[in-house]
Amino acid sequence: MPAIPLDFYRTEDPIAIARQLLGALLITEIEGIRTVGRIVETEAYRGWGDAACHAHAGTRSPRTEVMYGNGGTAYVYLCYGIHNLFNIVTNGPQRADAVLIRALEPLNGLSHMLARRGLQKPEKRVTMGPGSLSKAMGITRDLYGMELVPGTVWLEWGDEVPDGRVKIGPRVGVDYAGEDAKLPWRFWEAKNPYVSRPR
DNA sequence: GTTATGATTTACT
DNA sequence: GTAAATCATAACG
Repeated sequence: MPAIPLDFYRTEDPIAIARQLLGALLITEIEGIRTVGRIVETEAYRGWGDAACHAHAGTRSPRTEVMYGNGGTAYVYLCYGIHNLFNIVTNGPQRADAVLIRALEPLNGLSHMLARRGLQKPEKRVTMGPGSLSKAMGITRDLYGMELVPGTVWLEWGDEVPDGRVKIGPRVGVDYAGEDAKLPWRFWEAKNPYVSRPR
């Protein structure tokens, strides 16, 4: 499978990118361990006009700085003091957009994922949810700002998800964003058991 | 320097 | 169903 070129992440519409990333493969090679997962759930965040985005309305800080850079880099953020959330920065330097990877279907290296999660048997929850999948893939804040090219963390094209199997709905966990919380910027593959449950 | 809070998960009532 | 865990970040003094 070919790696996704950096130019792909630099197009204007993060929502379109979130849709197209469904079915793509996320690959990490960390501490000599290679794991591969198929993306089955994403959310789009937009720097401008989206109150749910950390970098909305031009809010700039050391944490969100990477979103103001060029697309194709990793934005990893520690949430609730426990969970590493993995995002892909999109668009050019003018727009602080990102796509959050919310769920994966394990393909390769499942035994390593289980070990990282402290599980004995394959269970759906290994990669269910943004915090869990990051732990299973070995994603930490060390990846912050990394280019998504073959080496440590990158993406490749996988089986495309036809429109009939793509579900669209409001994002999760962003109630504080008021009206913007209702924007239908969450995409997932229908009937995939690894998609996280809505609250 | 201090303090409030969250792109969540998990366990418990 | 509700709440605790747990710490980097951001806003404030």
